[in-house]
Amino acid sequence: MSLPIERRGRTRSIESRDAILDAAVDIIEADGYRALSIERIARESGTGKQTIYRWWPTKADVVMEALRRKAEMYAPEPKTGSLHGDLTEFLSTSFTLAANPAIANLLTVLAAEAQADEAFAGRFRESFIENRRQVLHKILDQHPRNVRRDPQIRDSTLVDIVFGLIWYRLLIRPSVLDESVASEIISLVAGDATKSTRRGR
Amino acid sequence: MSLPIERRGRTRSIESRDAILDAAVDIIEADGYRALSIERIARESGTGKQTIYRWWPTKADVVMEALRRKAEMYAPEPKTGSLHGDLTEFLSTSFTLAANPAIANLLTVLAAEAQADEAFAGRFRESFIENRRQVLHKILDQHPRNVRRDPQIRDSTLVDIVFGLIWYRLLIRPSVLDESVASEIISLVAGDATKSTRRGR
Amino acid sequence: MSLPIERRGRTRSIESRDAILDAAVDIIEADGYRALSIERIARESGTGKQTIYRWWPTKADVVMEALRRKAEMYAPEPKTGSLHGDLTEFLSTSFTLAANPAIANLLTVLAAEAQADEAFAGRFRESFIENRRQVLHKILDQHPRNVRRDPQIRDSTLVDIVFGLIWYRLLIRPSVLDESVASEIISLVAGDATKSTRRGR
Amino acid sequence: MSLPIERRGRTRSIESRDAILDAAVDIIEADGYRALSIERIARESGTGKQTIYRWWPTKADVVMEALRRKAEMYAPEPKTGSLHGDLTEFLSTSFTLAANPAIANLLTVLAAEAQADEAFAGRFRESFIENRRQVLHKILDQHPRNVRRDPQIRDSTLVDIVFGLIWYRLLIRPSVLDESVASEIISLVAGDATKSTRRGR
DNA sequence: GGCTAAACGAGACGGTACGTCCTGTCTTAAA
DNA sequence: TTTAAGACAGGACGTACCGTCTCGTTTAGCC
Repeated sequence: MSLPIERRGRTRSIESRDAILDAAVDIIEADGYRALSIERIARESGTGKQTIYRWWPTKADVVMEALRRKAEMYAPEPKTGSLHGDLTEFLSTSFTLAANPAIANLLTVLAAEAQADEAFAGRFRESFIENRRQVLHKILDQHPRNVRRDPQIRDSTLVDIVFGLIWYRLLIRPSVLDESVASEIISLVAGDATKSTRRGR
Repeated sequence: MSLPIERRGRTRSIESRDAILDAAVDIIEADGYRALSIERIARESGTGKQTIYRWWPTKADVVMEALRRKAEMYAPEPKTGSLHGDLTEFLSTSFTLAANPAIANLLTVLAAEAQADEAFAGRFRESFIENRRQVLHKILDQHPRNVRRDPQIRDSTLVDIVFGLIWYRLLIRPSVLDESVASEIISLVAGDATKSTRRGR
Repeated sequence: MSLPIERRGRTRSIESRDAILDAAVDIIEADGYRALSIERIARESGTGKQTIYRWWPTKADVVMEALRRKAEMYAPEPKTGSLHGDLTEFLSTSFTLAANPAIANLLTVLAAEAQADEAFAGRFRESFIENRRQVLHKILDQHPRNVRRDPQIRDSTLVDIVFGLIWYRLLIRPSVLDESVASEIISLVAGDATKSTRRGR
Repeated sequence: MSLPIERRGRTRSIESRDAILDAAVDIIEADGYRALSIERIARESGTGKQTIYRWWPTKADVVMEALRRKAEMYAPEPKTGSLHGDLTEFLSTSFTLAANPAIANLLTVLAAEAQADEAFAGRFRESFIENRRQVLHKILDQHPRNVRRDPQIRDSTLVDIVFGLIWYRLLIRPSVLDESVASEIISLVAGDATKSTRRGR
């Protein structure tokens, strides 16, 4: 696809790359975000600080790449045909990620860092936030308004409500994101979710 | 209220307290959260570091007190009698705070710090998060379920949705919180906010 | 002598001061000047880097103070009355210092550092070089020219010759500085030192 | 001397060699010895670090070769026939070199580096110090002792005195090395320089 | 002309040190 | 007992070099 770009000098070491990403995740899991430093990543990954600075602008970008590697974050673009089905699949994927403590940890690190570093915040939104929003937007777009419950709420608000709920429970006030919450969301967006599909409930 | 406890030695200096809180806010506004350090607060407030450490466990607690002083954050417990009225007043108050950049700045600092410091996160939730949730909960409690739009969504989820939306737009994806958003929220919680249009639905 | 100068804050720790000077000397003796770094001095002395930077502008200044502490470098201003006697005492003191490997080591470090750092070079000359020159100058001044051997050599050149010889054998081409060299110098400056005692020569 | 050894592969690039030596000198002149690094030599000469490491063991050896190229340092072995004449020529050559700031700079670099690197010190003495000493020794050897002023000073001490004076004024205490100093040296070594030779002048 | 091999520029790599900043603690004199 | 001041041990920051190690390319002698 790409022309043979001129590559000079020694090539990048994938071993070092992986060791760095692994170390970053390990440190956060072991001692928390506070304990994460470029110095310690280098020390524990057996690499040099320069190698880290060469490939990532900040330690938060290291974490972001670690997360990207760990969880394919771009949502799977569900296509079940029905609004209920698509939403169910979307929320299931999202909640599963958020319920994984290892991933939730990294997500909170990224959100926190974004507050302190405007440049990183831009990269974070571009890489993580917006593409997941697009998936939900696409689901909403593909279904006529009249199917939906409440035409008075703009799609953009609806999207913010869904992600707002998830992030609120990650960042501000931890509580579970389970199926019952999913069905509440679905009923909010698409009308009573149980009416047609889960009558037996 | 308290008996005249024997207090010996020099009394606490309110001048220092205020200088510290002022300096913290000034630094955040001038150079961002990154630039905030105990060292600099002491330097710019003309106080000693020990004085800060004596009265606040972390710099985030300094910020929290500064915010408390700046804006009376516990909501005014509105009592208009109607669900619409109470919600309108509640959201108006909340959105006004969030729209104030000086306050929004401090809120993001607190949320970010809470990610890195579990102990502070507890104090933060206790001081800021929970009491505002109580206000909204009380509003919902005071109005019979049948007035509300959607009996299938639990109050606790509803509350998280409202605060989730606000925090999402503060922390993750900045966008406006204005009257039109408020009326969307109200229609979501209480049904059609505009009595006349509900008919055509 | 001095008025009670306003002293605020914690006082300087002499333990740290001594530990730093000791460590600097130890490192040079163990692994040479190349191995000397602020980082390692701090590590081995159990102090913080900041403490070193607070009191000395460069690591060479640390070494200079270590040397000053180790050997009282200001010459003893000999007063035997005779030119021969004063010179003998002066050279004996000087050669003894230079012959002490621990001291010689530090002297070469200082001279080397002075080549790379003009500011330090100034401090070095002021603290070490000039005051020892003064002693020799004073000895020469106190004795009439006619006693001396060669009126055609200026005192300043004579002084440079004496110190030049010492430094040359320290820095450029190591060789001994013993009594026989001292008597050569004396005969050069003052005429035949052995006139009365070594007539048979 | 050596048989035509099998030389395969690309031959050494004289362009690179010269670019490296030029860059080393330029850097020292522009920003001083402190600023000299292999990295920067490579960068500014447009060569690779490996090329430098291939041909010189340390950066001081680069400087030494640059100096050798710049000034033919081996003294011209003067043969005027008279002690006065030979010494005059020798000192004139030596002082001229030392008075050239570009060359003096490099000499101090070499002397400083020799303090920190014993192996280089050996190469430095062998290449620079000893052969110039030989010239002066030869001059002294070629003239009977009775011509000289002071039979009580060994030749080796005399040689050290001459070079000591030069290096002292280069390294420790900068001051001029001019004709008047030369004549002092000559009078010291050979008796009154002006008495016999100045007459015909 | 093809092969082998050394030298070349570029630059990535694991490290060490730089000099600065900050943390949380401790010590001093003044209030 | 609190305060401002400031020293302390410790540790991270982001940068610069060290000396080594690939890379792909260039240039030589040899078959």
